[in-house]
Amino acid sequence: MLKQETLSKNQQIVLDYIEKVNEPIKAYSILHNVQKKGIKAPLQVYRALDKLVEIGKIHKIESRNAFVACKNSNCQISKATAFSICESCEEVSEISDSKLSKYLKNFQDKAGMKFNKYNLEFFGLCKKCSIK
Amino acid sequence: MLKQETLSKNQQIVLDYIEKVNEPIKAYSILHNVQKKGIKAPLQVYRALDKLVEIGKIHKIESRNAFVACKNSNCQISKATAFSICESCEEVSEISDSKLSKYLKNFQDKAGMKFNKYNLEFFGLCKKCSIK
DNA sequence: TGTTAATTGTTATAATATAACATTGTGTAA
DNA sequence: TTACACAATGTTATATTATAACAATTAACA
Ligand SMILES: [Zn+2]
Ligand SMILES: [Zn+2]
Ligand SMILES: [Zn+2]
Ligand SMILES: [Zn+2]
Repeated sequence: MLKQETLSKNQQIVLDYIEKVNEPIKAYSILHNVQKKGIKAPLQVYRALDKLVEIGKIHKIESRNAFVACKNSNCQISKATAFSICESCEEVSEISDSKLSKYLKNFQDKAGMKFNKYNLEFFGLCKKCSIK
Repeated sequence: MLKQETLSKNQQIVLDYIEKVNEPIKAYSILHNVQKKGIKAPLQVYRALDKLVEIGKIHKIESRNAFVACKNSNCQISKATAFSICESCEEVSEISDSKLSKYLKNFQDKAGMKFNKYNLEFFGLCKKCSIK
């Protein structure tokens, strides 16, 4: 079977909503907002989220248990992600920095472990919040 | 009031257990294992965990919702953490690499956000699991 | 000693996520 | 086209992770 090219109905509904809100959003908030589209149960949302993460259309912000659409037109299938998170207003941006990603992709730890994936989350104050 | 020098009773019980097991462990597993010491409720564990994270004695592995003792004798009060995680056996090691931490501490994103903290999690196969 | 903050104890509940199982849809190849 | 395999769906129940609210106690210190 060929690699999936089109999203299933539920996957598309969930992705459409995540892309529309354009900021990190939690699974049950998604559920709430797509019930009018016929999605009724948490599992339907979580299954769509799993697939969307797997194919790199969205990422999970682990420290926030939230999901956000990928802005980098796909992050090598979600294997290398970096975010900045404002601890005051909770604004999250996906970092796209080729030097950083190159550095991390090539990072070799002392135990000789070979990595195929990483997730990096920076925390601080965004510009708006730091002048307050 | 001076900065806390000694841990409270519950904090010490929880830390002792985390240091003893020497691998990432989940909050409710901690609860189970310290009940003989008199800790009865989840909140008692979570409060101790919060404090221990805050003072850098332990770290949270965000992608696993698990907690592990700090091996770097304190990571500048837990503001800069990096881990390698084996996706097969779930072994987790704290990475101590001064070049990496220097690189990340000095990283400046394009939006001009100033960071005071980061968490990095690498995923792959540990040596043992990759020869299987 | 009186005052403040930190810590504890306790019950209840919120928020996040998965198990299990039956059913339906879709792509592929004989 | 039919049969197969796999992906996706629907549904109910439950597991796991974490916090709210409030009262009581303990520790630090001026
Ligand atoms: Zn991305
Ligand atoms: Zn902000
Ligand atoms: Zn550490
Ligand atoms: Zn391993």
